[in-house]
Amino acid sequence: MQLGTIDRTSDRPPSKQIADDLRGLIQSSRLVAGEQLPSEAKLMDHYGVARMTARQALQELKSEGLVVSEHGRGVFVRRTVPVRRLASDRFARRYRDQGKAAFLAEAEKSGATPSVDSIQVTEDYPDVEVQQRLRVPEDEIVIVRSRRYLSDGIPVETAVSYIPGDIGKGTKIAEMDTGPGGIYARIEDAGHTLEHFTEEVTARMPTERERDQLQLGTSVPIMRVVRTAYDFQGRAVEVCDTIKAAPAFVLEYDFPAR
Amino acid sequence: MQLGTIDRTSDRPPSKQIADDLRGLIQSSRLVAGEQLPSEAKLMDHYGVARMTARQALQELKSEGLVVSEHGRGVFVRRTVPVRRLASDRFARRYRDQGKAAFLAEAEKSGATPSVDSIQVTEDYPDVEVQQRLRVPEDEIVIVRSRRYLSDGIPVETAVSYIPGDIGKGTKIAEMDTGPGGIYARIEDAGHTLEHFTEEVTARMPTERERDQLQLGTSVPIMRVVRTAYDFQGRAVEVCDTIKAAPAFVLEYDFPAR
DNA sequence: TAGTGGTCTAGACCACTTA
DNA sequence: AAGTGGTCTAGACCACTAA
Repeated sequence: MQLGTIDRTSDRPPSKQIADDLRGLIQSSRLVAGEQLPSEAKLMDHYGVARMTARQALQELKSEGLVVSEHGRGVFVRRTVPVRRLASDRFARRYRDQGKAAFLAEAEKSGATPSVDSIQVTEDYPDVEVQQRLRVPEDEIVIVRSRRYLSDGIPVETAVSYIPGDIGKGTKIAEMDTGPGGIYARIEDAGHTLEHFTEEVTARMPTERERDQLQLGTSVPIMRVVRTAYDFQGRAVEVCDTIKAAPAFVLEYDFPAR
Repeated sequence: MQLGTIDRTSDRPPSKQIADDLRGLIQSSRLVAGEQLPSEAKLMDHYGVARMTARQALQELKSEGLVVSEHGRGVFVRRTVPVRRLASDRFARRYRDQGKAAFLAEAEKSGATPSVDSIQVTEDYPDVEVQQRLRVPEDEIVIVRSRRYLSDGIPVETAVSYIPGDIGKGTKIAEMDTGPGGIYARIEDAGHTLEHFTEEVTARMPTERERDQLQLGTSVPIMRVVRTAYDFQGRAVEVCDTIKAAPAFVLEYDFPAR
């Protein structure tokens, strides 16, 4: 571990100089993911500063999401998950025709090993947001499918799909295993040929529950993508609400200038 | 201002209790947007704590993005910015034909008062990322236009555009004021009719510089949207790298099922 | 000039983890 | 028991803002 020194004559405060120093070690990979940073005591000793100064440097790195602290253990460089590029053609029919659900088809391209767990299928009344998107009345039952996606064993995304009961009831959509091609293949089997999707993208800090589900450290934001699928009659046939660990994704969209 | 009291026998640390107290005042609207919080000195006095304890309470609220501090003035409840929905048709030609740049055209729809500042126009060699996107050699000069967008006076987005020198030099693209319809109108004037755009969306915590420019609290994430514009020959004619305060935006995309 | 937040020092006690 | 981070105290000097 080669720590630098601080310049007491500089305008930049010592705590920021220490943060810069440590950030440099991380960004140049001299400190790699999962590795432990020098303890507060070592930083005090090496740089000749008070404890609060060392802590402030670490606080800055935490707020940037570069490191995570574990009480009683130490401060560690955040383990990064493989970045996944999601192109807007990932729901193209050619993938479904190959019997692949979108997440799995997309994962193969990136070379990561995908998996799914925590699958739950229930039927329930929709909340207001889903009602509006699906344009169904509040007393109409919808099928709720939730699951968690992992990439190389690391949780990266949770997803909850809502499908109107009249489309999904009595089909494989209401079962755990939807069969080849996933939900969208089954919706098309039911006579609702898909025409287009809309996606709404927002980003924010995770709730505590989301932090648990995606095993996020403090200061790791999430992206929320809410997709609505429409059939050729213009009817909304599915709403899919996904929460993605932001550092793990790049979303790609292509649209005409018109 | 009715501040509560802290319970020294509680497990919850005093700093968190103070934060809870202040948070309650904000969420119940007894402290409204833009209003000043009690100073550190007043908090010390009222709760009977040391300065660092009061500061830590304020730090927590800052990290939640609820308040912003202004050196020498005070700590204030964060002014919330109106949420802006950005549809992917916001670059449609019909808006340019009306003489409106995208940001301004879109702002009008949402009822907010838009403005632009910090406009800088320079010429420079592109960095690697821009080179690859524009597919220009590293020794080719590009025009670099940076600016900051505000909504009702609150900074919400910074943008840097890169235009190949052979397209922009000697045109209004290289001047501060690009004229009606903005950059895209001038690019089309130069014979490069726009055909489509791609956008790459990522989200992360802001750098220190970005925090300053967008006046973000310490734990407010940003969305980065990098758009590339292509003309009918398939040539990349502009790359626009934008940093948006995440809480202020909803991005909307529409794409076919194909 | 007074009041504000920004940074720093030098201690202290506590809670958690690991051995 | 030793080492780690979490929290707190009681001061200090500085930089910025507004009257």
